[in-house]
Amino acid sequence: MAERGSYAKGVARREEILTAALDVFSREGYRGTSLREVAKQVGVSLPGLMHYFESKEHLLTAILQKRDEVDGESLPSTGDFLDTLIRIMRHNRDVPGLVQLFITLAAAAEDPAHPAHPFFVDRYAAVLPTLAGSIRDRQDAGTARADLDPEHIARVLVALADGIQIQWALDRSVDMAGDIERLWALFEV
Amino acid sequence: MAERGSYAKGVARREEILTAALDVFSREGYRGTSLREVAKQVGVSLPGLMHYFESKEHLLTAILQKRDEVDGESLPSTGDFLDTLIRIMRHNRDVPGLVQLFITLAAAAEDPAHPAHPFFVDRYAAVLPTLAGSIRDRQDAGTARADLDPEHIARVLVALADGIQIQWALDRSVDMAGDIERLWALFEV
DNA sequence: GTCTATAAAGAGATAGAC
DNA sequence: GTCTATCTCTTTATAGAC
Repeated sequence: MAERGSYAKGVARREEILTAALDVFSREGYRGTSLREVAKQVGVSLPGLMHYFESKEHLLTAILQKRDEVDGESLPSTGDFLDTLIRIMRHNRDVPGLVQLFITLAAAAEDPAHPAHPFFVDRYAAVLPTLAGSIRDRQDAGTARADLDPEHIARVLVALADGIQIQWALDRSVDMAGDIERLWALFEV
Repeated sequence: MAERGSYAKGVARREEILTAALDVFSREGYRGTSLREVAKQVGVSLPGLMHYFESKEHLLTAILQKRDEVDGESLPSTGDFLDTLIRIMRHNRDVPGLVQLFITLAAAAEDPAHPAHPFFVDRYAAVLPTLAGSIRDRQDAGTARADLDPEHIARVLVALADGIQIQWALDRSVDMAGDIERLWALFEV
């Protein structure tokens, strides 16, 4: 608050561009698309685009951030994060471009100097304990095997969710959400 | 057989270059390294490199192929592919550059026009049934739960192996092989 | 503060000499 | 079969109009 009008307008424009870019990547996919192409589809010039994002990698990172934000709103959590994870995977079938972008950027983010590095580090740091908590809740409720290590199973489920996206990208008949549900079914008492 | 000397020499040179490139990527990692840089490290000019590989993507694909070939020799299969998978994951700790290259190329290979597309399609088509067979063998031997669907669990284990590499790339304290072993332990009778 | 126009730096890829 | 030289297209940076 107390922001100057022009500043707020700049933020709004950035959000507009980001939403448009998210839409482009969701539909058309990420196939080494050039920034010029993104700018054109978003309806802005290349420098117009770069006024808001310092580099291509920053834009791609911002797109993934925006995606998480949008998913968080449209797929409201029931409090149980394993259910949420499965709903997200079901939703991912509709956004192949974002699936590809996610995997590509996750690989590149290994480099600590990459703009997406903090995003991915923070993301796993948030997701893993939350998922482990849901597993522990199910154990407490008596619906999950007591010999599961919640931290271990959380890491396994997230790795499965990430890895199954690679197989699905190559063969669309793979049922990402279903495979996760079936694995979990093996852990129920 | 009946190959002309110059042809055989060309093949040998290609193998030389490939081995050198594999070594560069294993050690130094794949961080958007330029072909010029690879050529320099391999000891050849850029056109000299491109004489043997039609494009950068073709070279990267050939490197992954070569890696599989080398691993197949140095990590001889015991006949049980789950054991082999775990040994490969243990070995992967020593070649972070190849792990990153694998994930990056797997994401890009979604595009059917990408040179790595057939490689990945064939790879999963070979690995999944082989792993499913090992799981079935263990069920027959009475050491694995009978209610497992071998094809489902094979897909899950491969996805876990792929996905855990992303987490390990971001946090080297993740025990890739150990996490797979611990998951399998939950499926033993 | 925002955008148009433009150019610099570097990548992959190619032509053609030797 | 290998290199020098060059071309095109990408990302990135800057100058200046509105």
